[in-house]
Formats: sequence, C-alpha cells, structure tokens
Amino acid sequence: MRIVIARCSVDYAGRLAAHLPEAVRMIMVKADGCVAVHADGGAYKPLNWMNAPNTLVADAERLVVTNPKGEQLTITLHEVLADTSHQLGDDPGLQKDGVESHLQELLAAAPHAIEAGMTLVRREYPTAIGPVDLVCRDADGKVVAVEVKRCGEIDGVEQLGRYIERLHLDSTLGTVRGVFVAQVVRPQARVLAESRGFRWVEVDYDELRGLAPTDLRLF
Amino acid sequence: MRIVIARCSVDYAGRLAAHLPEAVRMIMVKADGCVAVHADGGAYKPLNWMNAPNTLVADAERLVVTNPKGEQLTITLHEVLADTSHQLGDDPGLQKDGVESHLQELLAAAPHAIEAGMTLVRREYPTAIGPVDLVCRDADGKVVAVEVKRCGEIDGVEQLGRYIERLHLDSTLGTVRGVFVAQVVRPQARVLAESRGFRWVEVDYDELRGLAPTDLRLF
DNA sequence: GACTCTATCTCGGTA
DNA sequence: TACCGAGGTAGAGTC
Repeated sequence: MRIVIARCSVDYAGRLAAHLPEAVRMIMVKADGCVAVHADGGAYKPLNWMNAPNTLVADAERLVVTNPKGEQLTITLHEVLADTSHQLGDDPGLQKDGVESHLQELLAAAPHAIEAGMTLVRREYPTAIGPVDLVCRDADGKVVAVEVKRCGEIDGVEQLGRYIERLHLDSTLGTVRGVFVAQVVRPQARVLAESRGFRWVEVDYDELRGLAPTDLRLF
Repeated sequence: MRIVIARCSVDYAGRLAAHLPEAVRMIMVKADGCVAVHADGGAYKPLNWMNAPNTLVADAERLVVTNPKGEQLTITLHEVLADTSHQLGDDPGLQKDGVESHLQELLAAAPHAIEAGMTLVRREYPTAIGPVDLVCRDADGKVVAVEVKRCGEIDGVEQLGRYIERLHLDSTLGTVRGVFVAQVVRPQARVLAESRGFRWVEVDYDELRGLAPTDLRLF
C-alpha cells in the first residue's frame, strides 16, 4: 500500500463528472491497484476513487487512473508532502454476526416466533425473480410468504408483493398470505404493508437467539 | 490525519458483532475522530470503521473507539510498523455534474423534451409517501406524473406506480397518467412500465443541457 | 456475463 | 432528531 500526502486537484470523468479543487489530501493506492482520495473528515468514504481493476500511469506531476469501462481519474500533484509504501500482505478477512441471513436462519429454526402455529415449508424458496426468504404454513395450513429484513423499509414490502404475485402463478400453493418481518418496521413500510394486506411483525434478535440451538451462533 | 501501519486484531460491537484476526493493516484516524481499518485491497471500503462523532482512548497497546450510540471498536496493536500524522486542513469539497437532481432540473425547465406540449405544474410534488419528481399537464390538459431516474430500473417504475396510486386519492387531479424518464431505460423496466400502462422516455443529458439556460450548468 | 439483494451501507435533504 | 431517497452505491451470491 502506497500512501501519498499531497496538495492536489482531482478530476473524475465516468458515470458522472466531478472535480476537486486544490487542497491537501491523502491518496491511498492499494496493492490491487485501487485508488482513493481522502479528506481529513467525512467518514470512511473517499472524496474520489477508482476501484480495481485499473491501469495506473504515474509521474511526478500527476497520477492517471483508467479502468476498462473508460472511466478516468486524474490526480494532479501540486506539492507532495509525504510518500510512503508498506507491505501489508493478505488479510484473513472479517467474521460477522447479526446480519440478515442470521435473522433468517433463526426465524427458519423458530417460525412460531413470527406467528403461533406457523411451520416452515422452505427457506430461500425459488421463484423466477429471486428466492422468497421463508415459505411457511400457518395454523390453518395456509401458505404464507415471509420477507425478512434487518430494517423494515418500503422496498422490502414491494419485494414481498412481487414474490406473492409470483407464488400465485403456482397453482399448487393456493392463496398466499404475506408477512413482513424485521427488527424494526418503519412507519411508511407499515402503511404500505397494511394497504397491501400484509401483516408486519417486529422480532427481537437476542430473544430469537435464545430460542434457537446454540450452534447457530458464530461466537 | 494520523496513519498507523500495524499488526493488529480488531473487534466491533454495535449494529452487529465483527472480528478481525491478527494481520498487518492500515489504520486511518481523521481529524473529526472517525477511524477506518484498511486491508491492502478490496476497493475503498475499510474492513472495519467507526464514524464521527467518537471518543477515542489510545495507548501503546490498543485503540478503543466509542460512539454515543454505544457502539465500540477495539483495535489491539500487536506491533506498530509506522505511525505518522499530517495536517491536511479543510477540504473545499466535491463538485458534481450529471446526477439525478440535475436531470430533474433540466426536465423541469424543458418539460416539452419529455413530450410535445407538456407544461410543468410542480417539481417535487408532495404526497404522503414522498414527493413526485415532476407533475405536469400534457397537451390535452391531463395531469401527468413523471418519475426521473439517471438509470431507469424496475424500482423506479414501482415508485411511479405508488405515486400515481396516491395522486388518484386527490380527487381534484382527475385521472393521472404516468411517464418514466431516464437516460437509459433497462429492458425489464420497459416491460414493467408498459404493463402498468406508463409511457417510458429516454432523454439525452447533453442535449437537455443545450436546451436549458446556461446558469444551470456547474462547470 | 447479467440479475438480484444486502449493507455497521454513506450521504444529503427535509419535516 | 428521525425519516426518506439517491448513489460513480459496493459487494456477494446466483443463474
């Protein structure tokens, strides 16, 4: 990884056009060829960047980064204040716990947490437009499509609607009811779900974890 | 901005739980207190991070970052290979051209580019589920809801459908027709738009720019 | 390759 | 502050 601190100006031409006036910034060039220009604030997102794969042409005055799609980032160096390189090596990568797929696993293991009497038919039930998170049967034996979100927003309700539309084309299932499950369901998503005739349910992740077998936990 | 190259392990506890095994990484601490841990690859996204505002407690062995929401990032330093600081100063910020809001401005200034005889009623027309990009009247005086996208995909068509549903609740408007406008409309979005009875239109950004007054241009 | 969906999304606007 | 929508979304997984 090469790190350059420099007074520079930057131009990007690609999916949009963007320009950065002259200022002191940090330029990070990673081993895979991706480049990021950072200011001294503003979270982790760089002001400008180019992802790998790239071709880099560098001299004392400028750094021109081009990618196969024809996008181009030009960094004009007015004054270089520091320029260092470091050998980092491969990274073993990040282990995560608590993302949507875990919530889905937990609900698959305990569908009664969604609704009393509910049983699992299948996780990731395939349709032409993508898999339905959970397909269940309720206490009356009726088919229920369940969309699981960590955070319940309007998009997820639309998604559930599209899945149910698809499932209705499968005549063996009969009428399919929709349930929208999330740790938090936003007010607008509630309104849309109700107007579409879907139930919405908020579930607690830690509570579910208590209900499920221990081997589902990561650490 | 402080940049540390170190063999370290990292733990994050907050919206999820995450762990990074020991390896050499780059740790960036910005002036606003945000922290990012980078590997030597994987685009601009750090492996782990904490956004400002934060409280930082640092000693030779670890860096503990806590935010007001109770999230915590702990970086355990096993070996520090470099540790430098640089004064960067404020950044003048990024100037952009070609994003959706510009396209919307241009179309508001030249609604006839969408359809001959079209006139603007209002930009960002408010509804209970969010603002409609443009509300216009066509050559026959009929109300038209316009959804503007840089890239026309299926989500945008759904959005237009929701807005029209809402606008129909407003009895003063009469029947509302839908038009989906983008620089490029994807095949799937075309099909969905047509099946919903919406017209779709592709517009050229540079051509529009030629039609509009110069003061709308950024650079 | 295209398409789909998730994200500690980030970021900006607005009520 | 919370909520919503856009993004050069990026990134992972599937087909």
